[in-house]
Amino acid sequence: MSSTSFTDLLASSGVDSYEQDEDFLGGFYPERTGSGLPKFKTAQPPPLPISQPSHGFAFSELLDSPLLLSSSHSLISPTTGAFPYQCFNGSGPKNHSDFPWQLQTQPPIASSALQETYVVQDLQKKQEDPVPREFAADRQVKAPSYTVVVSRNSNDGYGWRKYGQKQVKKSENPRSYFKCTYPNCVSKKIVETASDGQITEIIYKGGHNHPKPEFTKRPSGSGSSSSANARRMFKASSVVSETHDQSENSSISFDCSDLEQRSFKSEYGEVEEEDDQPEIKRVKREGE
DNA sequence: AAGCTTTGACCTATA
DNA sequence: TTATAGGTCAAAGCT
Repeated sequence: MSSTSFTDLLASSGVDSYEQDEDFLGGFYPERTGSGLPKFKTAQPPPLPISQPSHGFAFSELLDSPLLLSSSHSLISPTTGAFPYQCFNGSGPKNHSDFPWQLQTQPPIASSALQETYVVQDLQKKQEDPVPREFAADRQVKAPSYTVVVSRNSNDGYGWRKYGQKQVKKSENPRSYFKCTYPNCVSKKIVETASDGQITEIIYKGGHNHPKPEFTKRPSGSGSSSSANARRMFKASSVVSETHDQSENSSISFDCSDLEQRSFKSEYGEVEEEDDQPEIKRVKREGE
């Protein structure tokens, strides 16, 4: 198992599809300083429930364990920009170069330390990046954002309302701008989608100041528009799952929704049945 | 009827 | 100061 790649671990752990990637990045942040923080650029980094993971467990275990939650939250610390690789010590990769995906982080510099921005980017896109990897850090210092290749899955269980779309010059793909539909939530995300519908990049700005809506697990609804939205999101995630298989070497998914949600529970002692996993498995089967 | 997406216009930051 | 790019607004139509 020690020779198993990170991708294999992920693939075997059944965490590749459906909704999960965004949560730990743009997920719920229990506290926010300031009042309202209308501008994400001035938003403080979310006080992630970081507890340094213990050493010496496999990442596959991590994926199946509630530890993943806090660990995944500590994958990237918007506060410190640190990536606690030590959580993979033992049977896991020793350093990030062992991963088939790139993680780019930067310590928040003075001017951007308060910015809360995350970028989930397609590895393929990174491979096309003309900037040599060894210079990426320098570039990242200028770009006040955290870049991590996670997956193209854009369904995170939160309610997003699209408020704009723009063709930006620096990318050939159009960007869609989304706001969280939760009242008073300033969380936003920018999704860059390729012509074939694949999400090539997701940028998160601001964190959620609320837990994830329930409908992701139980579209129980009452026919409300939120459930309709849930259907849309689920449908979109299914599409992503299909495209995911077409280029599996360029996409890695974290089961982050679960993580993030459990994090909320652990953080707030919320008791909630975890019936979302069957849903995940079901979607995964669709992609098989 | 509420809430969503679409899309052109507008605003703002930056070089 | 101006041009450009990126982000947001808001009306219209759709679900």
